[in-house]
Amino acid sequence: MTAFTLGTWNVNSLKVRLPQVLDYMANQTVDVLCLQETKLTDDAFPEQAFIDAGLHVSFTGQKTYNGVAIISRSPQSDVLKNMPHFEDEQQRLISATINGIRVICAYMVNGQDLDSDKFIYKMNWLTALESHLKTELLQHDKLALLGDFNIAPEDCDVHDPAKWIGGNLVSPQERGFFQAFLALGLTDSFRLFEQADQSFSWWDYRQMGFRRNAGLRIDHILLSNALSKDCVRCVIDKEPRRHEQPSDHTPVLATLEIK
DNA sequence: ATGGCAATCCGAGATTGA
Repeated sequence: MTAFTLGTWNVNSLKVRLPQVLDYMANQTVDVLCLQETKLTDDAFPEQAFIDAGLHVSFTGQKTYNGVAIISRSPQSDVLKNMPHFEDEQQRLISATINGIRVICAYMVNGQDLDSDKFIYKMNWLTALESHLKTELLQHDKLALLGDFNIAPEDCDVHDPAKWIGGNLVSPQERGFFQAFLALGLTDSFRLFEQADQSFSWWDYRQMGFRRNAGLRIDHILLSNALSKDCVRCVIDKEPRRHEQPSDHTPVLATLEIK
């Protein structure tokens, strides 16, 4: 039996957080780490820093916004950027096969407000993802979808549900997509295990959100049945959020025991 | 109720995030 840990972390600028990410890979037992909001064009991506650390990396990015990457200890194959059937200039999805696992790293759309054009884009993007996942699941028994979903699936994933009711990140439309992903045969690995109440993965920088634990659980690791049966642990690692100059998100980790 | 923080960019205040 060997332990294999998958992680996801919205770093809110890899330029700023590169030392923290390298440190995390050096000090933690994470085998695959999915990053979101790298905010770097591909020519500016610090690929060599990861290679020098003995790591494998794939990435797709753009200026200022979005951008995703997958870092791994083992080699990656069949790297796919974006979704083949969804034209999108925003760089929000990257997939790679690592140790026989299809890893899909997603930075899902924020949506801003239910009345906004961005919310329409969010609905379209999620529709495309659902369709894309169906295709990927046909080809890959072992599939993990990790990332910043920008969806808090249940009221217990929200620090103050009454204040957020019906709004962006918690609307029935968005939660419907989360349930649709589960209906494809994926499992929310965090909810496989007993967890503390008020467990969150993101806290607002403002008003001491982290200290007040005024947060949301919007970063998730969904596993196909072939993986969830071997999942022995899923945790939110709050340590990086306590660092100097932290991202507003903190890593979520899922560990598999592979025979 | 509003804005509050952080990161980005043709470089000061606007935009975005969640």
